[in-house]
Amino acid sequence: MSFAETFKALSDPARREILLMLRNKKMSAGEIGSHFDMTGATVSYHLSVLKKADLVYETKQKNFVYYELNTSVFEEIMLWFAQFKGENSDENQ
Amino acid sequence: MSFAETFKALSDPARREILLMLRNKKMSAGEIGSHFDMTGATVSYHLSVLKKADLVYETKQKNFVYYELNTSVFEEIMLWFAQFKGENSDENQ
DNA sequence: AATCTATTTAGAAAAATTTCTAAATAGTTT
DNA sequence: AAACTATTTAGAAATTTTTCTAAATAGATT
Repeated sequence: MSFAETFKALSDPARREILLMLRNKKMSAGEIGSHFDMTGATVSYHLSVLKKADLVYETKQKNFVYYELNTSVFEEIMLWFAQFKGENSDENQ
Repeated sequence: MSFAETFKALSDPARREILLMLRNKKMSAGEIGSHFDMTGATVSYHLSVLKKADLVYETKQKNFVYYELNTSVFEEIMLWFAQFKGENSDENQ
């Protein structure tokens, strides 16, 4: 996982919305797309960005592609943020 | 604070690097710039993005502009991420 | 096998971001 | 006040991202 890829993926509002939608259930590409005012091709692009960033993974069933959260990467991001907590050695200069 | 702005700001490697540099000490724009292979103007642009995202704030002293972390926004981002932890109601579908 | 349904890929246009050089600003020192 | 130092702003070029339409793929159904 690269933080560059992960944060880039998180930097788009539609992609963050998709992640929120996937919190409680896996959804097909089409189902995800129907929540947005964009073409299926565009949604597919956003899903590919999330996938490359390992924020989601897909499983295929019939001719549907289901997406779900990959929570493990969230843990790693939390660790990155943890760097900014607490260890304020030289409080002020 | 807008998550759009915050995550956009975090999506650039130089800007993440700047945030890491600011963990323990405030630094002037020039000092920050000397760690990168880019012009002062470019560094100034990145600092302005971080500032707009409320990830840093500046204080002026003499003709130096010092930057330091605004840790409160980090807390809010952590809260955003917390949405993805634990509350897995419908485990699988 | 032909058609239909769901999704992705390709290629192009539009929009946003990143970077630079040159000039402007603002405060400091001589 | 003139010159200097630190930083920002303006404007332009290069790059990347986002979006679309049209075509391609792949599996399912008739």
